[in-house]
Amino acid sequence: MRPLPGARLLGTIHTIHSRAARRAGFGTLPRPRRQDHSAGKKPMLDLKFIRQHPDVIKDGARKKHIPCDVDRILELDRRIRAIKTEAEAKKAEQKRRSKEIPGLDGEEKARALQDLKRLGDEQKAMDAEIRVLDEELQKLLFEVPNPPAPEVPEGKDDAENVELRRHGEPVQFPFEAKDHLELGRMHDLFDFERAARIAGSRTYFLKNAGALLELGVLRLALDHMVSKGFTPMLVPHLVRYEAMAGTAYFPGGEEQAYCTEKDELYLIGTAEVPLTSYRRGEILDAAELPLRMVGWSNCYRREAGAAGRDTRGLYRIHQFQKIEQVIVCENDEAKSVEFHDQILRNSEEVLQMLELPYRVVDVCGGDLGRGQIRKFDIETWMPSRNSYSETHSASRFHDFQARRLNLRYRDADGKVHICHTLNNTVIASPRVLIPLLENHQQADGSIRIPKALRPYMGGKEVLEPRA
RNA sequence: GGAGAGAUGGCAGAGUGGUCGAAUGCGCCCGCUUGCUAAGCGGGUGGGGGAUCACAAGUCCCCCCCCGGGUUCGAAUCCCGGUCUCUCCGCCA
Repeated sequence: MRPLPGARLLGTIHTIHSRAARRAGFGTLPRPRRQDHSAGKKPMLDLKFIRQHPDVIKDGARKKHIPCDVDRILELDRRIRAIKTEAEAKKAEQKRRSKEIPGLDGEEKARALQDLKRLGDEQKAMDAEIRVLDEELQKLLFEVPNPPAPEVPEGKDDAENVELRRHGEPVQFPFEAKDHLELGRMHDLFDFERAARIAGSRTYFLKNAGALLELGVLRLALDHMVSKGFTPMLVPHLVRYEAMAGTAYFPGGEEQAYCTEKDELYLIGTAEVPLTSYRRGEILDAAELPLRMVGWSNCYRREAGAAGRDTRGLYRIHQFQKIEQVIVCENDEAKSVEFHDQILRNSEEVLQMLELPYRVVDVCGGDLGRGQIRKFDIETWMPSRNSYSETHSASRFHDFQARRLNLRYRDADGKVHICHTLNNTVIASPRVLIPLLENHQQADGSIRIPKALRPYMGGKEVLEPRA
C-alpha cells in the first residue's frame, strides 16, 4: 500500500500531536526530551549536504511539488554557526578559568568569580539566541524533501505515473462477471451492514471462506518471504510519536493516524513503522547488514480527506492486515537500488503465485512522499474497477528514515555511516481479495482457488457458492 | 492500580560539587615475547557538532555519564520534570 499521503496534507495539528512531538523532540523543539540515545539533532537531510548542494535540494523539491525554503535554511545555518563559534570560545575560556578558582583566595578570588559570572551570563544569552534560531531551522529541516532519483518521471500526481511492465492479461469473461460484493453475497464472505452499525463506515466482517482466504494469502506471503531469508516479525501496533516521525509519516501525516489520546500512542498504518524503527539509535555491525525483515500486522488508517472515495466494498477501509518487507542496508547507492529491485520482485512473485494480472508503475515526482527517492507501485487488475489498482508500494529512502531514526552501522574500517532503508508490501488483505475473487470467478459463481493457495485452504480447489 | 529500588563507556562496575569523558576488571585492536595455543608485557580502544580547511590529513574547541530543564564560577555528582528497567502486592487475556 502506498504510505499515508498525509505528508502532503495540511491538516490541523492536534494539540496531542504537538505535545507528543515536543516531548519527542520533533517539531517545535530542537532536541528530544524523551529517552533517546541519539541525543541531538536529526535533520531529514544532512545539513552539510544542503549547504553544499542547495540547487539539488531546490530542484528535488520542485520535482516533488513540495514547497521548501532552502535559502532561509542556509541563512539560519550561517547565523547559528557564527554565534556558536563565538559562544564556544567564551565557553572554553570560562571552563579554563573555572579550573583556577580552587587555587585562588581573597580578593583575587572574588574578582575572578565576578568575571566568570559575567562570562556565564553572556554565554547564556548567546545560547538563548541560538536556541531560537535553531528551533526555526529544525522545523524547516523536517520539511525538506529528499530529492528524487534522476530517473523518476516528472509529474504532479498519480495520473502521470509511468507504466514499466505488465504481467498476465486481464481476463475476458465469457459471461457476465460479478464484482467482489456480489460474489461475497453468494458465498457469504463479508458483512458490511452490521459492521457499520457496530464500527462505522469503512469497516467489515470477514466470514467463512472470506476469513480463511485472508489468513491464507497472508500466510502464503509470509512463508514466501521467510523462504527468501527474511526474518518473520510480529510487531507492536501502537507506537510512539518518534517511530511515526522517524519513518517520516510525521509531521504531516497526523490526520491519517489514529491516536490513543490518554497514552499518546499511535496506531500504525503499516508494519514498516515498527520494523524500520526496530534498531533505531543503534550502531550496527556491517556484518549484520542487510537486515531483512518481514512483518505481519494490522494496519489502521483514518482515510481523512478520502470521504466519498471508494466507499463500496473492500477497497478503502480503516483496518486491514498486511505483510510488509523492510530492508536496512549499507549506505551504498548501488546496493540500495539492487534491493529495491529485489523487494519489488518478491511481491511480484506472490502475485504470480496467486495468478493475478498486474502491472508495475514508476511513480512520478509529485506522487512521491517527502522521504522517498523512488517508488514503484504494483497495481493489480480489478475487473469491477475495470482498472489496475494499487495493491503494493515499494519505496527506497536512501538515508532519509535512518537519519531520523539515528540508525547507523560501522563499516570494516571502523567508520560510522547512516543506513539506507527500503520497504514494500508483500500482500495486503482484504484489498487483495478483490482481484483474487473477481479474477478467479467462474460462470456459475464458483471461485477457483489458485494452486499455490490451496495448501492454505485445506486443499480445496474451488469455492462453491451457497445454495 | 499501590509500594519500593535503580539507569555510568561493548559488558561488568567505581565514582556524592573542581584535577572525571570518567578508576578498575573483562572484551576488542596493534605490537613484543613465545614450536602452535594459552599465559605474560607495552600501547590503543565511544558518539555528535564547530573552527581552520579541498567535503582529505592534522590541529584547536564545544556537547554527550537515560532524556530535558534548573542551581553554581564549576554538576556524572545537588534540585525539578519526563522516560525506561527491576522487585513486591492487587487486577487480568
